[in-house]
Amino acid sequence: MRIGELARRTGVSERSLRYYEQQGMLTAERTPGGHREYPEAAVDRVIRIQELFAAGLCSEKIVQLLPCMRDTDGGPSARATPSLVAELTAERARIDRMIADLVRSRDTLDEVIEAARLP
Amino acid sequence: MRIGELARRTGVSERSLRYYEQQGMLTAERTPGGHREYPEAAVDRVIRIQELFAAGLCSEKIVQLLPCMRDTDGGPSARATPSLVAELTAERARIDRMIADLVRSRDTLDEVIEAARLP
DNA sequence: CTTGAATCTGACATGCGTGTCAGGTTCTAG
DNA sequence: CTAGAACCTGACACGCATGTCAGATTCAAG
Repeated sequence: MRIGELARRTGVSERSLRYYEQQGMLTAERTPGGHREYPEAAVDRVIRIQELFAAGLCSEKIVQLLPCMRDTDGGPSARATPSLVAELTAERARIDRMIADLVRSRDTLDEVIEAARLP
Repeated sequence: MRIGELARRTGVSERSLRYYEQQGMLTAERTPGGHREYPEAAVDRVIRIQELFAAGLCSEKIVQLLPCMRDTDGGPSARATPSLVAELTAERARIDRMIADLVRSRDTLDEVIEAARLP
């Protein structure tokens, strides 16, 4: 599929998709004229990338991480090195803290919303 | 307490504390010479602000939200207006989605970490 | 062919909380 | 009184994914 359709199906802008490619997170075949041609699996991959961004990982980490992931089209093509594992473990801890923060904030909002609904 | 101690106790930089005040999220008494003097409750408040930032709320929303919160020193001093409630409800939904994303990303990391630990 | 939609590259702009620096004033311990 | 730590204001810079624009090229339908 081409970039427009991929953008529509993932909800990610074309601009961002080109950026992902530039950073090495996403690859695409090219038509003779130079237009990008994506495989079906690109949809899942883009969604994963978005999720990892939302989790606070930077492009560089994602680039390292992606080849170690079980993708839609087959198993992982690489194994995480020990130092990468260490970094990912730290990221994991950060994500845990982030979730805890989010839950607290959600509770805060609930309290305010509830207080406004009553008397 | 003064700004240095508040910064130390919350882990938030002095720069940010001044910024919070500028945005109307935090107030401080002043010494005759112009130095900021914070009440004890400022510690909790700053931590709350940080959590809300982490949850993706912008200063403006936080400014509206804070007076409706049950603070350490007493009950809420304001009630959320219907339109604010609507916005907060939307924020709450966004936070829910964010949490779901984070859990997925954490699972992804776990998978990669685990795959590297095994044979 | 033609024509309009889609895509290409490259460059500059934006948000927004935070870092940082400069130059000056205030506080506090000795 | 004095020295040094702490604080003040104001201004500029950054990160970094994303928005946006310009000008050119390619694709696909008539």
